[in-house]
Amino acid sequence: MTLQELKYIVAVAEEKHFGHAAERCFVSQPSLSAAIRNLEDELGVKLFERGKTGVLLTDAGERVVEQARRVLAEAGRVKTIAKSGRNPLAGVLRLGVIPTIAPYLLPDLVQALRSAAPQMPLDIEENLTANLEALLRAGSIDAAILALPFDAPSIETLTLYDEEFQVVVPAKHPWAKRKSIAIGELDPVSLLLLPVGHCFRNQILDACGEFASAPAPGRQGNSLETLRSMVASGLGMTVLPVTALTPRHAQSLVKAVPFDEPRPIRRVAIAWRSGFPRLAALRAVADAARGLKLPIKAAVG
Amino acid sequence: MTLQELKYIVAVAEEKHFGHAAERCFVSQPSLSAAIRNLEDELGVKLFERGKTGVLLTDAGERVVEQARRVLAEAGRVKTIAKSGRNPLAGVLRLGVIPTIAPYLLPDLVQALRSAAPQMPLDIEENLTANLEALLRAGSIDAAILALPFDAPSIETLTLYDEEFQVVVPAKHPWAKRKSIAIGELDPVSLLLLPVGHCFRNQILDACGEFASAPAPGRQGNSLETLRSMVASGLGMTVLPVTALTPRHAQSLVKAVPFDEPRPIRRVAIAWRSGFPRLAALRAVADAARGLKLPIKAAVG
DNA sequence: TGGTGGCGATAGCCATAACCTATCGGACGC
DNA sequence: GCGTCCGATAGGTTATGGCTATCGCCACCA
Repeated sequence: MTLQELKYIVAVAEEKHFGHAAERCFVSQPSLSAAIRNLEDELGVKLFERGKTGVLLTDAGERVVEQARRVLAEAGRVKTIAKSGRNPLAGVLRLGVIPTIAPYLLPDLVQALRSAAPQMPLDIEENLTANLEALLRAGSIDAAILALPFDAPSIETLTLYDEEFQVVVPAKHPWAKRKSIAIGELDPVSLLLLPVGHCFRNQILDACGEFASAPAPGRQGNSLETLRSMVASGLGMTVLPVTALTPRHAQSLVKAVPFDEPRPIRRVAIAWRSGFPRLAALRAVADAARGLKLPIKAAVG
Repeated sequence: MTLQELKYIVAVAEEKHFGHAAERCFVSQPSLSAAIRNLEDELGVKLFERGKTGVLLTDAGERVVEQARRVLAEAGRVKTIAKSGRNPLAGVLRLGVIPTIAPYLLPDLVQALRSAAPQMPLDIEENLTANLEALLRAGSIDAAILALPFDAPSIETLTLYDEEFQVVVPAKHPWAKRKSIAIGELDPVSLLLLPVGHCFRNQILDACGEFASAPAPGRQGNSLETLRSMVASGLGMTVLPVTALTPRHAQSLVKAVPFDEPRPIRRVAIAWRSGFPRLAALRAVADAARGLKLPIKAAVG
């Protein structure tokens, strides 16, 4: 049974004439006759009564043609659905973002994408890098925005931007008036960090060279905002990425001070499975992120 | 787009593995790959993301496959419907019957068919021969039971039985005691007939040789039962087929008397469009009619 | 009654496409 | 590195679907 054959029987049922039906299907009359004969043989039922007084539908033919119409209608919807899915900038994009980026990038990014790709809503999954990798491999998300280095097999990445780190101290801390601070000056005892698992934590530790001992549990905050609050409360100092230090997040109780040159940075990228077919969607995300008015150094290419 | 291709993408979507899907579809893996590539090209959408970590459905693929399942389900129902229509003894048989046969044949015929072809209900159309022919040609009925001769192009007939005619007179009429009556003795003045259009009327007139003048309108009855009543009322005499003269219809006020040999008869047949595909159904009707316990001489073959 | 025209079926040929086997190429894992 | 797995590619063969030409049947008509 073929969709073609079903089209043919519907045409014959409507035209009640093999020749006219063949014309309508853009085939010769013998081709159509043969196809219908095939179908009748396969189904084991005569669908048409070929008489001198035109073509009549048998009782079975009536019902089969009716069902054939239904099949063809459903088949037509396949094409419609495919067409609607043809635009890579249409349809939900499931995007993972690490927690130290999401709250600072997404508000602006979502808004920028709303005009750049209005038919592409974002489905955001905020999670740690390791979890995002698993979700990405499993196909549960389409792409992830995270910090490099991120090496995983069958995963490709594109750098979005670099952002520097700054020391955040209480407003009344002696360092608050400093122009810059050397990495070596940081004291592990007073440094507040995110819990293990956050890549941002590791990046700071890497930048500073490993400290002798891990910070005590009490010296951890579960989010950058928690860390900022802890600093404001005088519990110590921390290091934050500058996207977390825009005027929007400024508060009088803390002060951010740059590092000495060369200032430590993190490189933010978008990652996807190699072979992911909607590269244009990722391109749109990347372009949107790079064009944001944030204290970042956008990558090119 | 092919039903085959749709089967393939559903298989791949379920197996998430081209090789296994191919095996399930009883084709080689390259064949399946090529078919899917074809479909993707035709639809203009990548349906699957071929990755090292197995095969993933794209967003569009998800929706297309879902729709493909629907198409295949509907296509499957075509076969089911065809199968249910494969038995020629199943499904309504639309049967036309002339008014001078219907009331005497159908009660027994319907009952006989109920056991011979229990899945074949009859849809009865009672009408004059000329109208039945039109309905038959138009395909509004499948077959007709009527009296021969019935010559029409593209129509075939099969004789069911012969039945003789008898003279019906009031019980107190002098002829009521006769053993038989010669055709020539009939008097057009006292003969009650059906209206013009009934073949039975013509058959009587033919058997008697044309009378000089047509009977007056008052000497007509619209059905054989009306004619019988008119005879009982003493309005005259008539001629009826013997199937209308079984004990079931006997009444003491009239008496039926045979004709002299050779007795006039009518030949009852079933007619259908040449090419009508459910000949077995007609055969069942014919066999049922011939086997009835009626005062008929059943035809053979 | 023989001719004519309409219609679906048949015959015979051809091109395409569908399928097969064999092989490739990339990627992962030991 | 080397083997293995998996989908893609290459090349050849078959079968399917399509075409033209023609047939056979029947109704209609002169």
